[in-house]
Amino acid sequence: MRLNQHLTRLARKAMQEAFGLESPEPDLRVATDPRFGDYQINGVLPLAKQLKGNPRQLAEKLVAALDFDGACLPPEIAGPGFINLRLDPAWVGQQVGRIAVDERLGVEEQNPTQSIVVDFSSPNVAKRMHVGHLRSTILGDSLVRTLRFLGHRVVGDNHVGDWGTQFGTLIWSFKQGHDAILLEQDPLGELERLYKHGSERARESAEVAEEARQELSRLQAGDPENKALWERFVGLSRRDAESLYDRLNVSFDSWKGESHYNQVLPALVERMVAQGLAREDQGAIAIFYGDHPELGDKPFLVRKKDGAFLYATTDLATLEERLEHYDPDRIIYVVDVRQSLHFVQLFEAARLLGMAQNGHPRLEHVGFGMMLGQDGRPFKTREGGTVTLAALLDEASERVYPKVAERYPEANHDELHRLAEQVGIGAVKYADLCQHRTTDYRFDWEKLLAFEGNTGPYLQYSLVRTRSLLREHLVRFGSEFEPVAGELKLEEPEEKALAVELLRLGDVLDRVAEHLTPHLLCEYLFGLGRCYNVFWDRCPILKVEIPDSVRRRRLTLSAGVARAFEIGLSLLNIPALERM
RNA sequence: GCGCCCAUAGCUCAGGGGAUAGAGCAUCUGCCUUCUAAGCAGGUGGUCGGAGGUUCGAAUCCUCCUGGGCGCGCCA
Repeated sequence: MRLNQHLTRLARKAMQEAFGLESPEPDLRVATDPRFGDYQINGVLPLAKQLKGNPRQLAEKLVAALDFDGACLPPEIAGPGFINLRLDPAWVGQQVGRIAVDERLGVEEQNPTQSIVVDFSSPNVAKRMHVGHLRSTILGDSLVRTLRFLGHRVVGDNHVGDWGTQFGTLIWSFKQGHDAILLEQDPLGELERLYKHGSERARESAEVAEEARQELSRLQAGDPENKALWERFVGLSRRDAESLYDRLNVSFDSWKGESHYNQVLPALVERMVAQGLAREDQGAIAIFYGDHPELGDKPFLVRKKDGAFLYATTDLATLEERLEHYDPDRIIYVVDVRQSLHFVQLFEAARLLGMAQNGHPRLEHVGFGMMLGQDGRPFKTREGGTVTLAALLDEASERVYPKVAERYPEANHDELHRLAEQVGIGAVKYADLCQHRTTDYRFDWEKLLAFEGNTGPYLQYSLVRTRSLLREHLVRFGSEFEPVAGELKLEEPEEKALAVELLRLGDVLDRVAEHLTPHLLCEYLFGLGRCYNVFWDRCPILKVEIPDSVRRRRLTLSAGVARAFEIGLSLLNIPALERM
């Protein structure tokens, strides 16, 4: 079910008939005010000039041609030429009865399906994951899940930063002396310490800097000792990252780091030079964009004067391989918005190279803003250091523990610990996802861990309450409730309003997939929760005096709400709990 | 210097050229002998940074200004 899409199609047909237009835009959307009905058609107004008509008369003409096949009550014309649509409760009851207990809440897979690559998370080797990786990981994971739910063939690729000049420094430092025990106990801590030590020394001494460069060239030349060290660093880093991914319940279909593309880089650059696309300048090789309005003065460096390659080169090689392996319709890069320029350059280079022409595949940079502390400055520890992801999740869990302990006193310590972890991580994820991705977001423990308001815990609780209601039926009536199989005879306005909300999920997910903005799903789920609370307040369910048929209807609606939350939370990858 | 992004209620933020700009939090008033009050109903609170322009219609599009953030060839 795609309610908006369905109504739009019918409205467009009527516009074609009424106005003789080929492909008119009904601009049908959810009504701005409940007094205007459920949906409104705004598309008549812009046509007034084009058709040289009075918008209200045009609206009348359209209304005469509209046929929603029973979905809507007779449309009304309002204001300068809006057409207000009220869904027929009987039709809504029929539709919601069909989808309420459906596994997918009636959201069909897209047809045709697409092949999509999502490039996200991308931690660096020898560095602990920190809050800077959080948004890419959470956003990317949610996008993968949403696109996959819609039926697309999605490859989530972790493009790990496992190659680059820093390894010369790290190897040099390692050889100077390392703490074998620490490397065992806290590998990433020791690697970070070694790197820091090495880069400090290299800054002080040109000799050291030169030695580090030599270690790097030995690594690049395939020196067995350095290669073994590099592999060890990569392995340790991967294990560390995996433990965080386990905690976040995030996984990847592919895990190809930058090093994977090393071998093809020289030939790629040579080819670009031969094609006249790249040329030498001041010793380096760069792609120049001629008189491109935005990039004319911004060359894209693909080889340094010392012969080393850059991430521009790797990204082009990566793109080429993805085209070959996946024949993608979309490639989505979930990377900090500060790298916008890089992606404009990359996508333009891809176009010039013939890798992406006429917008196929769609190359999309899903940029996101920074995580700020309450003071509005970049999020740091009290001492001004980087906050590691592990520490952030630990703190979330610790802060939540007393809250769940207070609310769920029957649970033992282990259960509470598990719950605190799931609520804490869900809260951190939700805080990140519920805001438009391009805006910087202000991290505030009090706000994001609150059990009231637009938060993760609130949504988790909404599902818990719905599930507990369905369980409670068994306790009170001695049997599982039987969902209504066919049409629901919706009587109360709150029942209809809730049912209409349930029919909207498919439209919302389509928009999330189109714009790559999970906050729309968050907004929807929060709105559904509020809608359900109103329903809950006005429409008693388990009370003995409620007739059986009414109870079954309301429980069926509740089951639909539970399903919507289950689907929504799973797409946001926020734990769905049985009780809390 | 050039470029990109941002400025909406006390705070944090939504807002697809369309009707009287919304939500959460905060604050104030009602509502728990009734399925979990983690809630519901309502009130207070706005020159949508400023000035022009386009349009039947602008928070939204264009220009300029102010204030803030970020980026701009050998890191990623």
